[in-house]
Amino acid sequence: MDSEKIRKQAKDEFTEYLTFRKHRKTSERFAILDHIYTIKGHFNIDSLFNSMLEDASFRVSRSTLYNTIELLLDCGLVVKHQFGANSAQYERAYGNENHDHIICIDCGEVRESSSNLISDAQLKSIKKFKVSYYSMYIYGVCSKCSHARRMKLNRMRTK
Amino acid sequence: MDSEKIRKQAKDEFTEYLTFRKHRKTSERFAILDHIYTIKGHFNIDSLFNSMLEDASFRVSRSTLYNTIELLLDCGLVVKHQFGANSAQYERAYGNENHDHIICIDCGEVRESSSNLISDAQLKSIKKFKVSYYSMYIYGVCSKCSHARRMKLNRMRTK
DNA sequence: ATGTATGCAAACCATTTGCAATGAC
DNA sequence: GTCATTGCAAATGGTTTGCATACAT
Repeated sequence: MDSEKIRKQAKDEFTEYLTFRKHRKTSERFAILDHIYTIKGHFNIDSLFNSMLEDASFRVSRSTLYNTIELLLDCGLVVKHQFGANSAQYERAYGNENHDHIICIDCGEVRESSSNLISDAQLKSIKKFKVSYYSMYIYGVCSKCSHARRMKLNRMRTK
Repeated sequence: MDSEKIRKQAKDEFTEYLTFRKHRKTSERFAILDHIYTIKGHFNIDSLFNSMLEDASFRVSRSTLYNTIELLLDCGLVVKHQFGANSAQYERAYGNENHDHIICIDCGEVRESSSNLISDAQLKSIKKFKVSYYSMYIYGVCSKCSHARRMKLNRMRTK
């Protein structure tokens, strides 16, 4: 399978990064990376903690998760999102190409959109800045909440 | 001045919103809106609290700031941003048209870009969703940090 | 007069920090 | 053997909540 190859590639990059930066190659770090690369969508520290325990019977402390994620962000293997005030969401950088997010300001639901609204050429045009990734957040009201909101307003008006 | 007109417009919209939703028109609410519409760039709850106290000698509790901002977000007069893990940043919705942000992942500096990368037509094409605003976040390394990072790596390599 | 809005203090919760024990080098 | 890393527990800090008081309706 192709995802196998991506995991191997990610591990190699991480190894190189750790060596270059003179960080230690611990089993925790590789287990975390490997597990992250089995997750398809978004995850947060808590869901990562739980899924590692359940799926892989591997227990790492939350502190170590935070530490390791920091390294993975730094070397570009993981991307971080901050939707609203909730806990930070992460996703692997390879094998998850689309970075457009459609967020409902009422219910908080995050829908991903594959239609990339931005071209690479546009990103390259930014001066004095080395772009590593971008996130597009489109806020609004989803059809479900739009409906609920109409109902509520109707009730208020006729009260 | 034109900003005078914008403030008036914002106040009228807020009044209409409060009336329609049957919320009370308190002096705090109008003072907060009015003050926000004197701020040009980003602000957070803390800076808003302080600047209201200093510039307008008006003291509102942080609770009320949070409550009122919630209303202003709901009626679209204020826009909220969440850059990294820091406190939420806000900005007024009118008289601040550009919503592209260039964020340095090293030092956290946020630069605003006036070149709108997205067209309105592209946003309208999203199905089953009523777009109220969007935010473009471009993460990467600014020239200052890019330089600092190179220096640091050089030191590590030759240690 | 009624009940929403305000302001204080306490609670909350994701994340960070301090520190002793562990284990990579 | 040394010192970075781990994991626990405690601290932090922005935001939310509970509740008594104030005030818009």
